[in-house]
Amino acid sequence: MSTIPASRFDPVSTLADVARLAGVGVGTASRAISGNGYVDVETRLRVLEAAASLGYRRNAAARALRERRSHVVGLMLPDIHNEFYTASAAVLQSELDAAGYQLLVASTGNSIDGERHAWETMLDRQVDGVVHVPVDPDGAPPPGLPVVQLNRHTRTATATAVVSDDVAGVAELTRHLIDAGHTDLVALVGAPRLSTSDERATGFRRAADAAGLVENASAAPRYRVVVTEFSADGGAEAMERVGHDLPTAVVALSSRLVMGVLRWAGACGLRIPDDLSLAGLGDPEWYAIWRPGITTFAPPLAEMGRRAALELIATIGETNARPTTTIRLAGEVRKRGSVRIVPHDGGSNCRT
Amino acid sequence: MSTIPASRFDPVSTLADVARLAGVGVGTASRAISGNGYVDVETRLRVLEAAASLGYRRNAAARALRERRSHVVGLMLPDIHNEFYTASAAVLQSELDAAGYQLLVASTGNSIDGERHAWETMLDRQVDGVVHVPVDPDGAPPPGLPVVQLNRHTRTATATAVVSDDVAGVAELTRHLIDAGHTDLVALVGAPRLSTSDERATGFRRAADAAGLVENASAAPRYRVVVTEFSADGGAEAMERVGHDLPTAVVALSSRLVMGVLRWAGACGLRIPDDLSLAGLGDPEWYAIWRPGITTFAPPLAEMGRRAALELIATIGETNARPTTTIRLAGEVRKRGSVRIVPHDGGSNCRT
DNA sequence: TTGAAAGCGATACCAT
DNA sequence: ATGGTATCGCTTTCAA
Repeated sequence: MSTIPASRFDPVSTLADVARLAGVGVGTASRAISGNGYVDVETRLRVLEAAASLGYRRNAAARALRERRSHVVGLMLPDIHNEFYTASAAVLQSELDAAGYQLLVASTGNSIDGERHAWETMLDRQVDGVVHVPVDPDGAPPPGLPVVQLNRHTRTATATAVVSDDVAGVAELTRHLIDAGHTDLVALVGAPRLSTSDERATGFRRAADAAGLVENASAAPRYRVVVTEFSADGGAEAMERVGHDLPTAVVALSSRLVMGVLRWAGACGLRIPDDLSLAGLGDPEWYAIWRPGITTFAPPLAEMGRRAALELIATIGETNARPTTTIRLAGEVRKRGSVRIVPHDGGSNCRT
Repeated sequence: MSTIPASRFDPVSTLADVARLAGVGVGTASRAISGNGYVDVETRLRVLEAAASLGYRRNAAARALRERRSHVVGLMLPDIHNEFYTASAAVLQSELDAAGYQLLVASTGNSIDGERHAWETMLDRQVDGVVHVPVDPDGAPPPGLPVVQLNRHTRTATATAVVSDDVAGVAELTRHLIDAGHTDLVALVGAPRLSTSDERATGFRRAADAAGLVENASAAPRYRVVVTEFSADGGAEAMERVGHDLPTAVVALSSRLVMGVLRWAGACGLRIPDDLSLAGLGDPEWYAIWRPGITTFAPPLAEMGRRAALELIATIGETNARPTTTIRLAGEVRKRGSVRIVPHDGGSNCRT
């Protein structure tokens, strides 16, 4: 019956303790601490003082139970150990933190089962909302739960999505290659059902078509799109396949694929950019360190994280559903040394 | 007064609803669902069925309030966007998930203030325990809260820590250099107050001393330890400083420092390993892709995450404090091409 | 402005 | 084995 906590699980003190010490009712103490409702300035001060002296801390569970909101939002991503997502997650976390939300992280492991499991977790925890990097292109979030999709979006517009404008970005990147004189291109893309892969391929095709390159022609001017597994191995294997009939430049539409190309090129003794030009996607730190630096389209990952957080907070705030939109943020093409400038002479259309 | 939830925050149904539908008391329903206490098999089935048909989901807040434990554990790390930590975090998360815990992530931003703020967050949420990558070498976790330190440990042993055996690992790495014939070494280390930096430097010194190299001598056999900022810039700047009096091999004791060395070497036109050998720490994916591959000591990050999770779960389970220990896990030296084998002839002790 | 009291939803104790 | 009930700590009417 002492005031010493029976175990480490017990709260140091409760609102009732604070109220008692301050000589007020719990209602008043609650208002003083939460700042909701009228409290005499002097009374508030007494309460705050009492709270401080007791080391009082509001019990989140009790609050959540009563308020019917947890002040926790979930983040569902395919893989915590992937700098592409964590680049957004870092900003997202700080933005959410500033708004008084905590971040519950669950990984979906890039599988539909994993995704289902993660949804269960989120629902079980009664999170107030979820930022979701979708795995299943046809999946839909549980109805009624505020959700913002990040990075990828599902086929049906079931939630607001914050994505990079990959179509424009990759098109610009591709144009850069073409402007540099390349007329024989190969693009490497990952799993075709994901919105990101689709859009990246679309951006590439659009720019290549516009420049008059012909898909799958047997000689320049031409372009090819090679679909492969979304990994370094996939990238290397894809280059293996086109190896007998090399383009002058390849666009690897993910950093993993860039790795694969690099590994393959290294193994073959091909030099970049002398023997083959390379452009990538994303911008992990090593792109800039690599000799030559990797020219790339970098999605605005940090900004995307920020927007996703703000969008989710707004959605949670609204009582009724808000219209689902797709927010496309522009990225940046970063030109480095991996793309060779082709001297403007050779080819069939010299006219000296 | 309908059964439609008044808002999306309202639970679809409560235990009372389930109990009513199944024609039992709430107590029985609770026991049937939680699996604690006696329930007739047939009754349990009825309850489960009712729960399923109502889409019942236990309310986490109510449960936490009553049980006095949240089933949530915190993860505090300096920077979410750092593959060194997330490599552990991914495993940690899945291990925790399997044990029925959710992960609340907070970043400390590598500052003491940020760390304080993160502790507040954890305490406010009444997490059951915390996995903590410490920033302040002299900090102490809040008393009474189960904490496992990951990766680094604070000066005073206030909590169990799961770390990599960097002393042994870096010593082995250094021996590898020496065995390859290098007798003029430079080690680059980061902020000296962190346990990791200390231990890495110690491992280096130990191996160098044992091989008879002399610290700060003006010619081989010698070694130097350069302390610098824990970043690519720091690494490059450090090499700038030693540039006029190059060693034959440098050991960069973090992947950021490796980047710095690589960038500097590239800018100087120095070739690795012909002009300078390089060994690193950690093993980001690009180490293996780089030409030549980066020889390195790789801490067992995944295993560390696993152990930290298990250790924390065990600590939470114990009613009374368990002894704080430091668990050192062995990593692995991965030999690749960045270290040159020095031909065994030059030097003073040739004896034909 | 303030205090009293009614829940929020689940668990666990105590009879039955 | 089961049902009722007190309880966790807080927010929020409702009167005063």
